[in-house]
Formats: sequence, C-alpha cells, structure tokens
Amino acid sequence: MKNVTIKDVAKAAGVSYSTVSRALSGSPEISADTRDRILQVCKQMNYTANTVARAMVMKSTKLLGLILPGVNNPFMSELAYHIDRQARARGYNIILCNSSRKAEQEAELFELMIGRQVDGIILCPSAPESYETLKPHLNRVPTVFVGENLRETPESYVSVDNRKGAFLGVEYLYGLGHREILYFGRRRGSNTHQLRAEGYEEACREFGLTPRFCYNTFSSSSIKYGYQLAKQLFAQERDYTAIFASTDTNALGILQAAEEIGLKIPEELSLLGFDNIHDSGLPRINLTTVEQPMKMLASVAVDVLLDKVQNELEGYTHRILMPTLVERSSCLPR
Amino acid sequence: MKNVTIKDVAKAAGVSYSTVSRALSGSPEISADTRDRILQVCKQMNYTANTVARAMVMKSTKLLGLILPGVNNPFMSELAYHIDRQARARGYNIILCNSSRKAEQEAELFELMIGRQVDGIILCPSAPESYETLKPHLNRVPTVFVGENLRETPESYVSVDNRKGAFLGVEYLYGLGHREILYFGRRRGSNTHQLRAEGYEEACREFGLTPRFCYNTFSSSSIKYGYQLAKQLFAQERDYTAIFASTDTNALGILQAAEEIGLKIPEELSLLGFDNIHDSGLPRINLTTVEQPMKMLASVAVDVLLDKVQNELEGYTHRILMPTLVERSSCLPR
DNA sequence: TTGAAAGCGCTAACAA
DNA sequence: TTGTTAGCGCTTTCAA
Repeated sequence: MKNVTIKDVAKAAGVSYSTVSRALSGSPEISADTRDRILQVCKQMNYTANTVARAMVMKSTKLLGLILPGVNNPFMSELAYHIDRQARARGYNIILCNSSRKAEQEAELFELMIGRQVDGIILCPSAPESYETLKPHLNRVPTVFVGENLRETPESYVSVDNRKGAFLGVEYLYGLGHREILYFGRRRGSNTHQLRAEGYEEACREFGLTPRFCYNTFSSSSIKYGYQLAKQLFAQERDYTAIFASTDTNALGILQAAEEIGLKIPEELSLLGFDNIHDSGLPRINLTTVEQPMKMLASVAVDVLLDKVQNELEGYTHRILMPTLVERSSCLPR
Repeated sequence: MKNVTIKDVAKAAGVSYSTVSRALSGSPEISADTRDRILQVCKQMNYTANTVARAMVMKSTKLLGLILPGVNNPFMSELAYHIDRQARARGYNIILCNSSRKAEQEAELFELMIGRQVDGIILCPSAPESYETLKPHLNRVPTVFVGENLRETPESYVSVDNRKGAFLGVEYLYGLGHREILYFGRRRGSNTHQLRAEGYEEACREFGLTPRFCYNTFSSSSIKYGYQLAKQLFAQERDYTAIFASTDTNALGILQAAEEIGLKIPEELSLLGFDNIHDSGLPRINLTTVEQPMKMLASVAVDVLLDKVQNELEGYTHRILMPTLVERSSCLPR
C-alpha cells in the first residue's frame, strides 16, 4: 500500500523531483516535452499527489471544518449537502463534525479543526451562546456562522430574515381570513426565535390582531417537544383558528398530537410552519410553511467564508437572505 | 492568525523542541518537572499541535473518507451522523463527500481521498457497479462498503440481511391475514433489491402465496419514482390487500399517490415498507416497516474499517446485521 | 533526562 | 529550461 512519491516519479523519468513538481503544477517554466513525458510516467506509475505534504508547504489544506448540531436533523443534512457541493466546486473538502448541541463540544471541535489546519470553519450554532464560548478562538481561523442570526455580533454570519418570514406567515394567514392566530413554540435563548416572535408581533400590530403565544419551555425545538407542548395546549379550550408554529418540527409535533385526539388539520385548524424542512413536503404532511432557502444559505456561507479565506479579508459580513412562503395544504381559508 | 509552533514554545520554555514534543506526546523520557513547565507554557501561549505536520511523519492522518450518494437522503444522514460519532470516539475525523449517485464521481472522490492520505474509506455505493469501478483503487487504502450487500465480492462490507428482512415482512403480513401481497418496486441492478425480492419469493413459497411484482423501471428508489409507479399501478384494478414496498421512500410515494385518489391506507390497503428511515416515524405517516439498524450499521462499519487500519489486516470481512420489524399503523389485520 | 539532526513529500527561491 | 537546496512543523533515532 506504499504510495509512489514525486521522487519515485523523478527517478523513473530521469529528472529532478522539482521538475516533476513543475510538471504537476502546470508551471510555465518547463518544456512541453518534458511535462508530457513526466505526466505520462505519473499515469503509468499511478501517482497521486500527497495533499498533506503540499498543505504543509502551501500553508493551506483546502479543507473546511463544518460543525453542526447534528447532520441527522433534516435541516442540517440539507445544509451539509449543499455546503459540500459548493465547497467542492471551489476546490475544498469538508470535515464534518457533530456537536450534538453541546456548547463545550463546539469549542472542542473548533480547537480540533484548528489543529487540523482547516482553511476556514462553517459553524451552525446550537445556541446563540455558542458565540460567547467560541469568541476567544475566533481570531485564529476564518469562521462563518450559518443558520442562526447573531444580530450585532462582530462576526460573519449568513441567516434568513426571520422577522420578515414571520410577518409573511401572518400575512398569509390573515389573507385566508384568520383573525385568531396562535404563535406556537416561542422560545427563549435563540435570536432566531426572538426575531420570529417579533415579526409575528409586528404583523399582528399591522393587521390589528392580538398576539397570542404558546411558549416552548424546552431548550430546543423538535417533533417530540412540539408534541408534548401541543398535548398540553389541546387539553385547553381552542379559541384560535390557526396556529403558526415557530418551526416545522414543532408543527410536526402538533400534527401528531392532533392526530391522536382526532382534531382535523386543516379542516378544524389551520397550521403553518417555518423552515420548510424535507419532512414538510412529504405526502400526508403537506405542511404550508415559510421556507428558509437552504441551498442558498449553504452556498452563500461557503462563498462568504472563501472570500474571507482567499482575500484575507478583515472585518465581517452579515448576509441575510429572504424567506418565502411555500403553500401546500395545511391551511384553509376561514 | 499565525499559529504558534513547537519551536516557539521551546524557545519560550528554554528547551529544545524535541523536548517539547516529548512533553506533548506524554513520553516517559522526560522529567515530570520539565513536562509540567512546558505544558504550562503551551497553555499560556495557546499552542495547538499541527495535526498536518504530525500526520506527515506518523504516516497517519486520523482521517476517514466518507463517500455517500448524498447526505441529504435521510438514510444517509443517519448513517453519517453515527459514523462521525463512532469515528470520533476512536480518535478519527470524517471527510464527507457526496457522490450524487454518479459512479465516476465515486471513483474521483476515492482518488481525492487517497491524495488526502485518509487512513481509510467508508463508501456507501450508489449501485453495485460501484465496486467494479473502484476495484483498481481498492488496494491503495483500506475500504469498507456499507449499506449495499456486495455478495461474494472479496472486499469488506457491512450490510443487513435483506433476504431475511423481506421474509420478516411477508411473515408479518401473512400473520395479519393477508394472502394477496404485492411486492412493489423490485429493481434490477442492485444486490440489495435482488435479495429483498428473493426473500419475498422465499416467504411466498413457505406460506403458499403467489409472488406478484410491480417493477421499478427507474435507476433508483425515491418518493418521486414510487409515486409515479404507484399512479400507474392504481390505474389498474386492485386485486391485492397489501403492498410490501421495497423501500420506505417507495412506500412514501405510494402514500402520496393513494392520498391523491382517495385510497385509504391502511383501511383499504395495508402498506409495509423497508428501511425505517426517519420519515417513516413521522406523525400521519406512521409506516410499519422492516428496519435496518442504521446506528449499528454505522458503528460496525467504523469498527471493521479501523480494525483493518490499525491491525493492518489482510483479507476482508462481510458483516451482515439482522433487520427487525417496526410496527406502526400502516397495516391492518385482514 | 535532554539536545542535535534526519526526514516525512512537497513547493519555491536561487543557481546553473 | 532544469537542478539544487532550504524549509513547512513535527516525531524519532542517536548522542551526549
């Protein structure tokens, strides 16, 4: 399994090994003849350049660290896929790490990636506190946050206009005739969620509606938590005609709870989500939702990061993308 | 952003840099005093070891290549998650690559990973032909295939007993009283699918049933293809009481087609899947299915690979895991 | 117990 | 146009 090196090729071709290097790198300081001959030999010997050695001298691994709460989450896996595609298109590979939503894991992995000499890091924070934990490391490697809105944080991030998204949602429901819209799953400790709630309130003000919240007391959003919350909610009297769920996973939990008690969605209750994760488009689910443009999020994150890396840019970029409404069939006119 | 090296630490601590190396590696050939002092200095200077340099001399990157059709597929993302967890637990990181189901991409990525000097590769083939394409490269780096059953192929792989799984499924349906069971989505060009079909036939023989197939003429299984197939199928008369779908994605497509024409599942037709992807457990979907133990698949794949890597094992391992039946609510007694 | 030095495979500056 | 050489940051003999 011993790999053939540039020296082996040099010997076989009867040239010095720097000449081989030149042939390989497409340097102009070499005659076409020798280059072709060397390339020929390379092919014959099945030579593959050692990227690690190259990285050492070039001081660039062409490797990007991707740290996210968990690829098994549909939102994250979508992100990871597009990040890989975009990164590869630009000549980079991805080291994937799951933080399992633990801030100390995030910091540990960050450190690990620095040791691995990645050229940059894309981090999908599991909580806004992530930034605080990571702060001391941030000056050591170009980093861009993705997904979470870090507000005024002096660090690059790419996210979606959550306030606008929530506004869009209410506007849609209002247009359908709904006047009693419950916002479900408001959660502390996340800017994303704070902004969504604010957008909802803003829209309520605009349309003359009374904001009503069902709070998520858990530390994150998931189908399970949404289900538990919805169970409690449905135990009480229903004096709203639509629910605007703060995330699609929450909406899925609501769907499950509704199914159990025989509450018909959308006939008896309209349901609107936020994110447009893969699950939402599945048959039988057909969740109408506010979409985060995930592919865009991913490729912009890579672009912002590589801009920083390749141009050794100082300063930071906040890139906020626009959400859109995806109409399926979980909402009915009132 | 310039990183501090072992030499900087050495200078600061007033020792030679080999001494620093010893302190860092926990070598016994060093006094406790100097080690502690050096470690102290490292911490002060915020030193992080350069893994790339280490990899060069150690001839081991502690990096594993993970090549799969696409992490955005729920089955794959589950796999990727657990592979990362298990690999990290054993001191390795993952380079993630999506082949987008293209055999030539797989080979290209394989080559790329070799250049990156990964210690091993886990490859989730997009087709059984993958093996043929990859064959010439396989002797260059320890590799394990995961997910697809490669039958007698003299190369390590971890997969599930698909024949047994299919048998399990028929057995379950039979137990529910079904006697007319249609196998949906049989597909050429995949051992996995061949084995599932065989298991189905075997069970039919055992239980005195007549095997009946609905063929998948597409090159892969997906919700979309399942949907299209099901549309055609439902245009004809229905003379079966249960469908055994070759994959959960196919089953999801069936669900969608059924929904459109108002065919009630499970009341009018029982539906059984295979894989137990994340989607299948979602509310409203609740697909009863044969489960591939994905977490197990992932961690066994890592273990088999690292065994090979760390013990420089010759030969190969075929590890076949047992599927189980996950009962939800898409099947009703007849 | 510590230091000096070689070398991993490569790029690039300098010489020829 | 080609070859020689230094050096990237580290581990590991071999000497001291």
